[in-house]
Amino acid sequence: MTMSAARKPFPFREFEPKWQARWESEQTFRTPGPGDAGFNPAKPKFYVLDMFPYPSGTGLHVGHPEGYTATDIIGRYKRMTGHNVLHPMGYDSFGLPAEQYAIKTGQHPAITTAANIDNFRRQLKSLGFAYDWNREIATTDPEYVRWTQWIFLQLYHAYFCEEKNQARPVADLEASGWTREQIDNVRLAYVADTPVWWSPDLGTVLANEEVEEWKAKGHTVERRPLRQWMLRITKYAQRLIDELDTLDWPEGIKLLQKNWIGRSEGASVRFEISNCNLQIEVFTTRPDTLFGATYMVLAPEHPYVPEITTPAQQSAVAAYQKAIASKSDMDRGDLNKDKSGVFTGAFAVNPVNHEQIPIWIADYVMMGYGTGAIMAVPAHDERDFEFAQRFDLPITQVVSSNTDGPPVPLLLEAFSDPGIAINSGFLDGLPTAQSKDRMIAWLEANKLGIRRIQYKLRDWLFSRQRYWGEPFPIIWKDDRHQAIPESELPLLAPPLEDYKPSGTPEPILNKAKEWIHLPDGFLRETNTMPQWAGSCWYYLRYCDPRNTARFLSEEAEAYWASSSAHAKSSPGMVDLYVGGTEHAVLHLLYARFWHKVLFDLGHVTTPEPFQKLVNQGLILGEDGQKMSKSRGNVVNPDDVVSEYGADALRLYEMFMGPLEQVKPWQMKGVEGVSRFLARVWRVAFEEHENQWRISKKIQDVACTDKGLLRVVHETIQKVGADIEKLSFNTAISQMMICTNAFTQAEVVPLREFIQLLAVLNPFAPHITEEIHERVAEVFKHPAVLLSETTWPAHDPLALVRHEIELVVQINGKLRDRLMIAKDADEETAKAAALNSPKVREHTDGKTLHKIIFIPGKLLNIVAS
RNA sequence: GCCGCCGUGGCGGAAUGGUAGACGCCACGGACUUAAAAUCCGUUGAAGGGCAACCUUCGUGGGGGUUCGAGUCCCCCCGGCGGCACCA
Repeated sequence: MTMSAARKPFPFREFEPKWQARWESEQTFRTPGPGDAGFNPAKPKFYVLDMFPYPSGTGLHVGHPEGYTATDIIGRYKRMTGHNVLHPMGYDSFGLPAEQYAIKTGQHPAITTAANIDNFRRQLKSLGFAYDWNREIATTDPEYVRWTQWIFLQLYHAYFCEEKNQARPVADLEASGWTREQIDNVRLAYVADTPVWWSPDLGTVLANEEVEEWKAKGHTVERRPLRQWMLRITKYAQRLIDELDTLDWPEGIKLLQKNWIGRSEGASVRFEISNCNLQIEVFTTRPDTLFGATYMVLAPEHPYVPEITTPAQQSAVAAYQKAIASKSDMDRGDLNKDKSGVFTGAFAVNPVNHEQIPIWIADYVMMGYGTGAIMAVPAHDERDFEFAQRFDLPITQVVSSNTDGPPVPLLLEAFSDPGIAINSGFLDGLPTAQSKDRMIAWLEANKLGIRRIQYKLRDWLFSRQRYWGEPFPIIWKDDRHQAIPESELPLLAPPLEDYKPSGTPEPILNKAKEWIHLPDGFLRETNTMPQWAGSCWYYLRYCDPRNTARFLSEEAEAYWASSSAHAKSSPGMVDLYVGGTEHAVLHLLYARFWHKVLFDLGHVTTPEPFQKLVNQGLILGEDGQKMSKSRGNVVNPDDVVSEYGADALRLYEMFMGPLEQVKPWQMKGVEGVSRFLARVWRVAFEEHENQWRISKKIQDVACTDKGLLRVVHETIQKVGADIEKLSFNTAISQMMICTNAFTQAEVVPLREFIQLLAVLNPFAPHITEEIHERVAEVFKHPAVLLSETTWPAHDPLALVRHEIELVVQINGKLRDRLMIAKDADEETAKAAALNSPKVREHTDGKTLHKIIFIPGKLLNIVAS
């Protein structure tokens, strides 16, 4: 026998493809929904979702099967426990790489995308996932694009009604006499001239959220004012924060979203400018420090800067503005220790004490947040303090850290904690919280300011200048936009010969002259949507993927959004969503936003898309480093499948450690689980002249071995409980224990062995089906699929123990273990313990102070 | 700087406040074999003691604390990973 033959202890190469083919031909995992043949509305639904992959040219990496196996195990388990399980797969197939490949080769992105999808599908199928492949979708499918564009039009035709705190159709506004312009100013999808991040070498603008990612890949980005499509996500900021509380998500992810949305409470305050009719509004979270505002700073790009700058300061201001404009934002961020700025020569009036305060410009104030202007309170803000020190501006303390007694002077650093107001007129003596309220009340009474809540979140820059994305279903005439009729959807981009970026911010579709020009002087919008568009709603389409009349039917939506058996009323549609943390603030925020708009407009019945979210941990290379081509530590799942089989790969990825944890790959570990599967195989079969034949130990008899029976039932119980907890590694170790018990048993009772196969089936579906089939044949059992059997019930009687091991501690230290009756009372346990020589050794001559008795478990004697 | 996550054998990891190290890997020993591989059976936290079954002490990043009892709870510190980063 050769070494390589010895390494293949069970014939997975034959049976894995065989079972995959059979599941496919028998449609084992077809999921009937409302309207489908075989749909049973009485069954509770369970919707378990993977983050669908971008079908890159390099295929799956081992990170993909980690989450996919986890959801597959849960999906299969839920099927076996009587649920109608929706567990679909698809492809997020728009995106830059296909287009960049097209630039290199001239091949249309649709061709490379289709080839990549075929490869992904092959790889996914080789892992035996129980997807309903009839529901497969790709975001680039014309029928999918149609409904992505349709949803965009819902946004376009809606505005955010502040009174109702929800989206409403703009038709309501038309009915109440709003003008075209007024309506265009409130649409959820709108056009704005705004400074955006534009990348000359990518030939597109990027969302704020994307900039860092592309810069890390070596692309350049610069700030440009451009006319772009925006989505008014900021209107949902508060709901996006508040409704996180209703979701079963990791706290860390909730926090990331909250911080990203960045709510702060404070006031907006108006400052008059001396010798000029302008007023400047600032936002502050510390209105209580207004008496300490000794200067003001505007962002260098602030529109008032040219108007207020005095002639003497003009050249200095212009030079500074120019220097800032040429700085990339990275430089601007890096320089945050060294404050820079220029005096404009102008003065503002502090509204509360009427002092003249100088107005500066500085790059530590951002145009994009608040009003692009601040009141500087150097005594109580670190940045203002630094700036004031650098430019010798006055510092006035207005908050004392000393809550009783005389104010503590400060000199060396800003004091930004809450304290007691001082030097602040009518605020003196008030603690910060009250002092804020008092100041806001004063500002409002004097019409100088107003209470305000400010968010960091900006509206979502939704247009790109790329080719491989959904075109906007919008046409233009006379600088006015309008929607194309729904009957014209999907609107597909025309083929191009040249996909190269032009080096200008012009959309690439501008090259398609014939496509752009429409009768009557209409022109098509030539921007395209970002890749996020497709991933914002794919979980909805899976529910009814072939519907040509609606993005999903009301019936399908109602059923798949209904609360599942164990979540009584869940605001989220998907019961379990598994994917990486990298989408914490992008996809997961965008999808929630779209879902809420669709909810407001009555198209879906839940306010949230994803009820429970789990982030799988990154799989590192064997060297403990992030897998990367350059490090040469990448593991290809195809290689693992061909060497050890799909079941071994699945099982290994689940056995590595907790799903959510970051963990390194170890090829030896794959061998370990492969050995485990071989042990299960050899419980059933023994090798005889190069053939596997049924083991004589397997007998169709009642299990008389109480110990074995107990292990089997413990395993049934623990594996089920562990799957519910997503604790797959511990479930597997229990099945190893059970298998070891079978290996050592004289007789393997058939019924119990099949129970082990059943609980192992969701983890290792191929080998368990194969063993089950072969064994069933020998014992003339009906040839049913294990995947279609029900989850075995554990027998509580089999778990009963009559005697337990009582742990005896003295002063918390383990001193003895005694076998006593399971339900022995304290007196009996105490007598037994005090009778033990080992215990006596430590208690003799000592006084017993106390006995702690945990029935069935432990006795602790406190003695000295 | 701020926020979050995490520190347990040689390694991956297990442990409702109650026997630390389950299960697996590695290593070592034995059986089978002409031999090796595979397989099966065992040993395997550290230090010390005993002919032996075993026994003792130490031990979950470090230091304090709460508790009859702490890997687990609280406070402080150190180290690693991830996110945000002049957000007024």
